[in-house]
Amino acid sequence: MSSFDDSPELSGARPSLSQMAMAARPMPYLDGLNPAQREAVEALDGPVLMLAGAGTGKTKALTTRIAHLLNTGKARPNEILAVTFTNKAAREMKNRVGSLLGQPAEGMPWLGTFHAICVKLLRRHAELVGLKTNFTILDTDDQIRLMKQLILAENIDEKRWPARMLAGIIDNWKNRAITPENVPAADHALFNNRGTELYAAYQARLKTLNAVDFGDLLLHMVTIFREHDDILRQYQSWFRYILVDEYQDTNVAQYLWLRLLAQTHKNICCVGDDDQSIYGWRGAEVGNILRFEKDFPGAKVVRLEQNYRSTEHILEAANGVIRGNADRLGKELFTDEGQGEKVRLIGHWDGEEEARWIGDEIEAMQGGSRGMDPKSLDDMAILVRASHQMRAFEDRFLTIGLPYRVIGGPRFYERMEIRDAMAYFRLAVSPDDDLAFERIVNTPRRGLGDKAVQTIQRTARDMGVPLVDGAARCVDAGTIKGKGGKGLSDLVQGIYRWHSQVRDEADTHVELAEMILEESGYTEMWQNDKTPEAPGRLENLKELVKALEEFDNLQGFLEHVALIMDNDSDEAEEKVTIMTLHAAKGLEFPVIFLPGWEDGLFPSQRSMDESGLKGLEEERRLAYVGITRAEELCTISFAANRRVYGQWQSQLPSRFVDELPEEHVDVLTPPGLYGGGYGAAGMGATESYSGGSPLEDRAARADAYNSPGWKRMQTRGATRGMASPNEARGLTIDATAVSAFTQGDRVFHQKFGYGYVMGIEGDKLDIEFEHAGAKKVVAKFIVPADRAGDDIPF
DNA sequence: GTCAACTGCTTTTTT
DNA sequence: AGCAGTTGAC
Repeated sequence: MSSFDDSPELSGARPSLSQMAMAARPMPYLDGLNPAQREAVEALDGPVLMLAGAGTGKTKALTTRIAHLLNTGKARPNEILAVTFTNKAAREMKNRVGSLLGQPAEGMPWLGTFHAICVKLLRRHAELVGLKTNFTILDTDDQIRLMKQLILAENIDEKRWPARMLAGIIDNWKNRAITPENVPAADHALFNNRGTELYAAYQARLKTLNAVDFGDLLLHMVTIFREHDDILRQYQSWFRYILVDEYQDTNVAQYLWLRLLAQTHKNICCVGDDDQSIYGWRGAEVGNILRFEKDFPGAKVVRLEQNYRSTEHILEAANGVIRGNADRLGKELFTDEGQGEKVRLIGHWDGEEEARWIGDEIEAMQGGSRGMDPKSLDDMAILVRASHQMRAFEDRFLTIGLPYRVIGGPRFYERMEIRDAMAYFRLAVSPDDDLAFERIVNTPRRGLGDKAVQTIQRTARDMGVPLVDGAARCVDAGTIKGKGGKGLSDLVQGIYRWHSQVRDEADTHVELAEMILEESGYTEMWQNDKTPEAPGRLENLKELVKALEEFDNLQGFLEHVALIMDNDSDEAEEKVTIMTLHAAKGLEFPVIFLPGWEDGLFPSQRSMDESGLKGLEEERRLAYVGITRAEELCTISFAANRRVYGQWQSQLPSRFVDELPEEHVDVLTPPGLYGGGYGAAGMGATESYSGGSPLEDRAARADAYNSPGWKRMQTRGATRGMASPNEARGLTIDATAVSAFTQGDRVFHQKFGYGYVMGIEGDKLDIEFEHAGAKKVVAKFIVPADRAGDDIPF
């Protein structure tokens, strides 16, 4: 255990950081703040809600506030509790406080993520919830495997009641600080009426394993605070000042935890933006931020509305969209950085063309175009709603050789090979880690299948010992023989041997780790694997071992990894970034592309189906987050046709497109797509896109789009084309359009030709086209075959 | 016990 | 269409 100077139990000597800080009377750090920021920084006492819009200098205000607290001697570094959601945010805060004070903020032991801080607290009080102080932290994968076992043991049909679902339900409860004892009656029916029972079983199992999952970290602390007043009071008085970043993302458990801790001093400053709350689906409660003034009477509310990131057109477009939300505290961003470029809007024929166009644009901007300075690829990002949209861009960029990086996807520590290796390390540190044992018993293949594993489990359970010991007995007793017996024997002996080596510290932990991977046959397994990803996996294993070097021992490493799932690789090469809108929160780029603005895709149909208006509002906030990422240029696009789950579907522009304030938007949509009167010319326009050199083509297009007459026409055309589906769209489905058709009708579609209606699904028709095959098409774009020659319907 | 065909699902994701 | 997870054949 480290020093005690961060401990509320003992108040140690006054740390030098605050001495130094207090000695420094002047407050130069206040000079660089605007009035709102300054207000937020200087209101040190009492509850404060800092409503910080995108790009308004929130982190600056937050870190300056900490510096100010220290500088004025209001609190010592270890009396400030500062919580963030991500390690990245915590790191950044630490760095910036450090540079404000002119020295590293080492003395801030309570600046960290909710989870990291809770681990620290829980290790001190583990026994109060029946755990040992060295409990392990399970990740999602472990959780699911555990629940699967429980479900199997209960003879529940895993097909109908999958472990993932149970994990979701339990997670949900934990997010709301609900223990098995107080599951609300309304939730009793969940998971085939067995949810509560399985939740209790799961918690019991975790206790025997001396393990917790992520949700437990908070839940256990809330439980401890609730049941042990003395402990709660210690911390309440110890933490004189509390700061919370991204308050709009807090869930109920986090909220309760904070509220309990803030009770004595009531010096809690929550920073957040209700307009950027996009994590409702994983338990975040926008309500927490909306309710702040009620929760903390007398709270001071400061709005940070001056934006230093984007130009005016971009901000106004974002403001316009977010205005469509009813549940807001209200905030309007402004800037004095000038108007800048309007938000560009363009429709495409299909997703491929959209990717092609964006690729061309990126290449052009690299060379400098539209009077803009040449841009680095690092300055450009494509933000999508769902990760499957990335594929089209990856395909396209691969073919034109445009370097890109994808953010998101499986994290380093989530990769199979890393988790396997970690399981071996876990066993070396604690051979009784049954979950780790199960994970690797037969990896690499040792000839141990389900039956052998069951035998081991039974033996271990009967003897009341961990699985390794049970396995040892199986080998000795000859219950598991042959190839499997030999393999198991080697593994068990290996684990015992590695464990004693960890204890004896005979070798460095890095050497030991290498040895474990070698002796277990794990490295060999991948060397013999000839799938294309094998070399990469070996590379990752090397990286893992390298990461070990930064720690004193294996234990320290395992401890760290449980909470850090970071993977910020800093590559030297310039690349365009492709990521989801969610992943982009908090980031900014000069040039942003927002493709796929089509109803159903964005806003996501599923979100609306599952959460109705609330879901739609969250999607709208996502749109707001997307637009406000852009500093100089923001391009929104949509496609008329897109392949969805392998089937072509015709798409309607997103309702958010209609919500963009016209005066801040430049419409680039080529004729015939949604504009009226061009009919087949639409396809002509499409063809011309792919022809010719991209550069000339684009130059020609740019000219055409910039002619005033063209723009006017497009604006009209686009407005009509986009607005009209809106009328029929209503809240649910386009009943009128659909009712015009019945199954078996012969119909006509402008691009796909003649076909027959095979089925009707909402406002979409399943049509078997004579030449184009089966497709789903929005009814709006279909006419009865006998009217094919009449007016084009759009 | 292992490997290939088959089925069903498919938003967002940190710790 | 693509993938993961599971069933069924060797």
